[in-house]
Amino acid sequence: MTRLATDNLALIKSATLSEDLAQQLSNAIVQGHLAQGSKISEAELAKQYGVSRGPLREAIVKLEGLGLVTRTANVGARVIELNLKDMLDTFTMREALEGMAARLAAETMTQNEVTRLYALLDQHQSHLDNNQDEQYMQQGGNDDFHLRIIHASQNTKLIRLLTEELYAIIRMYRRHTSDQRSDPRQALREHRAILDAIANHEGDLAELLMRRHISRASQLLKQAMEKTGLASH
Amino acid sequence: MTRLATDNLALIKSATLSEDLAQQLSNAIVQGHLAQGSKISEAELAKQYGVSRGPLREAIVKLEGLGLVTRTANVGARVIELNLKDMLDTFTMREALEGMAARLAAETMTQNEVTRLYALLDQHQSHLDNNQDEQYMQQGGNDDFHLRIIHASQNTKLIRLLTEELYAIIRMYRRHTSDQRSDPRQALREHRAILDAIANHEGDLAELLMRRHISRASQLLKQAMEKTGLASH
DNA sequence: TCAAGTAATATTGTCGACAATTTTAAGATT
DNA sequence: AATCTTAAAATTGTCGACAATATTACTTGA
Repeated sequence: MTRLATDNLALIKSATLSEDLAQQLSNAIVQGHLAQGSKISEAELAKQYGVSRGPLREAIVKLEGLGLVTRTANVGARVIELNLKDMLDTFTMREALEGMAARLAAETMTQNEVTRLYALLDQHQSHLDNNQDEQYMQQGGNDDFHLRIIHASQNTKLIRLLTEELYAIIRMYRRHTSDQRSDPRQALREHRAILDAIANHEGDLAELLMRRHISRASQLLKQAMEKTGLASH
Repeated sequence: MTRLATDNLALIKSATLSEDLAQQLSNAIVQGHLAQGSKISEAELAKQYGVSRGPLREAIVKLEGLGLVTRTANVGARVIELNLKDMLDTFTMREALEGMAARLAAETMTQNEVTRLYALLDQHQSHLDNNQDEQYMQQGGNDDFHLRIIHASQNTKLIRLLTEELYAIIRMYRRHTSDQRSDPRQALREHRAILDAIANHEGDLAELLMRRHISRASQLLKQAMEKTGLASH
């Protein structure tokens, strides 16, 4: 097997080139190495990754399906452009879907899993108290809790849509606006309230609280975007 | 009924072969010309449609993104298999998303559009009273109302997901179970109640009623599937 | 007869070349 | 100088061929 590709590609090593490329490009977009709105040149990227245009095109089509790029016939693909309306639309969908996930979790989550989630929140609490690793809490920590709830829904399609599509885009918005204005302690309080509702099997309440929680996050992001000037579009 | 493949292709004529193929294949799957679970042979289909494997593969990748086929590396693509769990998962998502759409519609729908929707329901009513065109009411008519609500949400991402992905799969389930047990008069009553809530700008109520409406449809489909024996999987 | 191994076949994955279209550059006309 | 034409270049779309992998058919040995 030839290892002529760039170092990046050698690390992943999946069954097919096109899968690897899709993963690579997705990461590059979410992490901002491919800027929003920038053109995706097939020839250029193919040379860069050391592959032919065939699998690269397949990867691009996949990314279009994930909503990370837009394609126009005979013109090409571009990374999506971030704007306020799309962000709000995305969060509205997230609100509906993750609210439903919280409801389902409240109906089916086992006592064992509930206990483990409380432990996770305690861990977040101590992180905050010790003022350590603040960046983790801001981003990964928050997502950890949400992802656990989402998976607890046991709804395969819901899980896939939220984790593989929406969260990628949400992370783009968060990174791009360098969203520092969220209050992690407030978020943690809301997480506890949601988990309490789930532990008590109160589906209605869990959904309501999850929705409010996400709606607040959306409003904060909106303010951040308006100050960043990204709201124009 | 089944026209020769090449003729169909000539009729559509989009900018790119791969787009046409994706459309053709999507229709073939939803209408059952490609049976659930059946293998999608690249060589065979390419010959059948008179194109090379390149654009055909692109179309297949698109269909995978739409959730109509599943692909495994080095093995190939198959039309998705219908089963009870996936149906229920899909309808749960639909419940969350279309409930949200009804809420949004209640907030923003203009008086003009409300009037037009009442007219549509009156039309459905007379169709039922005259016992004509029952098939239309059963399928297209019902969808007409839902699609209008969905578009009224003005949430681009919500609209795309529901109309381009979920509804295709929902139609597959309906067709496959030859879902005759739904009561169109009951459905029409529920549509009226939903529209009343929207007309009064009662978002909470509109969402609640839409959810119940979809939940009922889901339960009916479930019963139909259990009698059809499709529930086994 | 069955199982395991192996060769033959078929199918998918990848590549490079050509065709069609768009974008850029240059030139002509006013 | 600005605008419209036209030619050149670059980019995407499509094709056929080959490589890699999976599936089938066959053989062998117990």
